Amino acid sequence: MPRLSKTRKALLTTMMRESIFEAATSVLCEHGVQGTTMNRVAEAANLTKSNLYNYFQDKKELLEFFNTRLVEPCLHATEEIVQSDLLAPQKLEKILRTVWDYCVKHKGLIRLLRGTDQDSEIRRNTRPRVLKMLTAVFERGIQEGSFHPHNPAHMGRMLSGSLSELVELQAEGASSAETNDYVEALVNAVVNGIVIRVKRLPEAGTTSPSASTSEPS
Amino acid sequence: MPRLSKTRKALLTTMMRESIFEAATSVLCEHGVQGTTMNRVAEAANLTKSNLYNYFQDKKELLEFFNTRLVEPCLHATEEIVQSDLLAPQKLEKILRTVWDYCVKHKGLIRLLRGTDQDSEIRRNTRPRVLKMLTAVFERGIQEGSFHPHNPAHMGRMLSGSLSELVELQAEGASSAETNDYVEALVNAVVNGIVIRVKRLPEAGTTSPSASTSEPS
Amino acid sequence: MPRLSKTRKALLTTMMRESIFEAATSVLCEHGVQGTTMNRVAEAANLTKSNLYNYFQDKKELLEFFNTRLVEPCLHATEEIVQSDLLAPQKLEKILRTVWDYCVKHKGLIRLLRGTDQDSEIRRNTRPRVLKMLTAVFERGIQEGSFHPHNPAHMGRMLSGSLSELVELQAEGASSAETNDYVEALVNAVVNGIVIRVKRLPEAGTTSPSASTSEPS
Amino acid sequence: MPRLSKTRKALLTTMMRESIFEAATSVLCEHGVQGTTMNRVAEAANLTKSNLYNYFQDKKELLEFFNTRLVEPCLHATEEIVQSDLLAPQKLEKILRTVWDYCVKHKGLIRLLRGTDQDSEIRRNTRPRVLKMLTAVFERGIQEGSFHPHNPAHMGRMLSGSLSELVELQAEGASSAETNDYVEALVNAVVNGIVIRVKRLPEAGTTSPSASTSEPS
DNA sequence: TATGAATGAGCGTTCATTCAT
DNA sequence: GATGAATGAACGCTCATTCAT
Repeated sequence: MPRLSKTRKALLTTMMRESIFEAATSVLCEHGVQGTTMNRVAEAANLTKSNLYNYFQDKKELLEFFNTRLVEPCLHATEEIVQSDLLAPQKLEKILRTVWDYCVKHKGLIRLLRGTDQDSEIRRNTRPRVLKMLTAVFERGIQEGSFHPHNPAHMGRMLSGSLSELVELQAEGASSAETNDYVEALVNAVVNGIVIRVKRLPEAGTTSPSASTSEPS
Repeated sequence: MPRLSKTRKALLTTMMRESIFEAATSVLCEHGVQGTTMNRVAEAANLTKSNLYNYFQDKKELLEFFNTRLVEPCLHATEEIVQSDLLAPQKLEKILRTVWDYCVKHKGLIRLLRGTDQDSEIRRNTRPRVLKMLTAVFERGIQEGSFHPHNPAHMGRMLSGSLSELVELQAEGASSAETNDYVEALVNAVVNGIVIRVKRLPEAGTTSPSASTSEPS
Repeated sequence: MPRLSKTRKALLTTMMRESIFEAATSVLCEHGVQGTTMNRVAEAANLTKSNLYNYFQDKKELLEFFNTRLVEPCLHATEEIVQSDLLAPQKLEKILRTVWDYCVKHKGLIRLLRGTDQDSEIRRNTRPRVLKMLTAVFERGIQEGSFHPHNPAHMGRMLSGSLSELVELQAEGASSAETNDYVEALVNAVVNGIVIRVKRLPEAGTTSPSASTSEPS
Repeated sequence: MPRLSKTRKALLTTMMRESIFEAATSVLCEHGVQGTTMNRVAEAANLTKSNLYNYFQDKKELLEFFNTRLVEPCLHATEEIVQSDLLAPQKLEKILRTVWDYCVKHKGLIRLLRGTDQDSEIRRNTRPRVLKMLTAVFERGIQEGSFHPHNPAHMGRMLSGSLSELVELQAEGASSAETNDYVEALVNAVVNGIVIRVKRLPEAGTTSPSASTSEPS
């Protein structure tokens, strides 16, 4: 009787997909998106190619699984931050840290967001959402008066680019201390660098770059 | 016979490579890195595929030629700026504008720097040099007192990431006005945002939301 | 234990085969012969693919079952007509109508007789029997003096070909009125011929087929 | 200098296509349309599969070549007959003989017109044209008064079916004498009918087809 | 130097069939 | 008898690369 086995089957299938997903991730890390062939994935998962197709209908579906497992949750978390009622600079900081967390947890995410060739579904879907969110944050920030009134879409891009580098950094095998440090720096640059500092002294024009500068520490 | 033709031969070979390079560039622009097959290049260059192999040993070499023809000069120009005796912030600005100029001139460059799969020679060679240069600039800037004393390698990365977005922006077909605008914004962010503004008012402590965070211990 | 269940088992098996057959028929109708994969049949029969193999050793056997269930009875009925003591022309008419009835009743039969690749068992078995029967009818008809004394095997072929077109016609979705009309026309053609013979002289009995006929109009 | 070689190349290419075509034909005859895979064709032509693709862009093109080489000329010749000013019965006879000639010359034509799975381009294009032509002939014949006034489309179908059998006959390896005999019989059947009509009364001109005919012998 | 022909490895995908339980 | 997982061979097709001339 297929009574209980029905759920069991579903479970096993799920586990297989998971396991394939992991294999695929490792392939992804080793060979990049281009090099992620069904052949290699099957081999990495210790399956025949044909058997692989019992768990993922086609390559598209396999890649989409990366989306739902890696990209989507990260995007989702980020979107929630965007819609929270924090002030823009704080949002930015939180976003940076969140993304960073995700990248630490899922190395695959990195390779995925990087190399992905420009016409892939995943990139086509992800990028605009990221840019949109960041743009929204910057818009809000400018309204709040927290940010210099630059083109918010462009600011979004910049940040997005800097974020990619975080991803890259980690892909290169940086320690988590190092990546953490990067995030700190980025946060600082954003918060101290972009946020409008009030009441700049008129005579500040004279600044000798070296002397009076930063009071960190 | 092969007497004086030796130099002539060298010349002709060079010209052929040049011509092939141009053809390849156009293929690259039209079909992206993935779509740049030897077949298409040969066809675009009005050569037989096999003859193509008389001028470039393999695809790898052909792609590396992009490096020497597109990437290298741009890097070179940038390196000169780095070694000039400008102040760091000005160097940054100049670098940004120079890179932007190159991208405007050579659309192929863009497609190349994007799509290129992450393990390609070209990327492997270019990136470290870019990062190294930017890092140098930031190091110098910190020494000068122009920049917050963050990890300069990280600052380099951030900027590099933002630069990539410039490339992406243009690849998406943005007008030169738009890309120019992006560069402006980036320069502004760098110069006004990252450069330390002096003499912040003591009472500024009370200020903006970010206030408390902004004096990193 | 396997005492009396032996017959029961046989019964169940039979029923299963029946049920699978129906499923297969529907698959056949929907997807054509090419599209009739074991997968689809199993799914349509609400069986696992592997279980399917408990009832039919392989695809070949499954297809042969179509023979015994669809083709065979039709052939059988036809053979009975052939052996009846009707006059040949009437036999022909009756055969045509009988076949037509079968095609109307079992759409699957049609798909089967068409698409079936020419080397399939089913075709290899059916065709000769059909031809044989028709040939017999024509032979008899000639003996009776009902038919022109042509090569009866060839006449059989002609009729068989025309019959195939009936099948095709129905496969194209013709209404039963239309197919009926076709049968009528075919019967008429067989019985009356196609070319109108004008006022043949009573002594026309002598006609060498070629000579006198060729002056129509 | 690619001067003369240009034409030579074209020539060689043409010859290769021809040779492949022959190989494909033999595959077609041996394995049927379904079994005509690129693999087999390549093997039969003593080529690598990849090389095969230098001469035919894809399978579609290869199959279309069958059309242009086998089907089209035959159809063309037939169409010319249809449009000639012969009387309908003579047209029919001529068509039959022409098709027969083609089948004798090109065995491949046969297998092609037979097995071809019902959704293939070639069948989709060919059948309607054949039916249309035959229908036209019958229509004309009825107008002329040469033919009994049956539905001409149906008559076309019948003849088409009978023709297919000619094709089949030859496919089974019949001698040309035998096939010739078939054609004779078919022509005769068409022209004289099958059933012998006895001593039709002179006033039988009024015959409603059904009535008077039914007294054979 | 230049050509056209050829090749081999690999791609994503399908499907009949088998095997352990 | 029934299941789910697995397999191997084949499919149509692409591409970088080589070879004889």
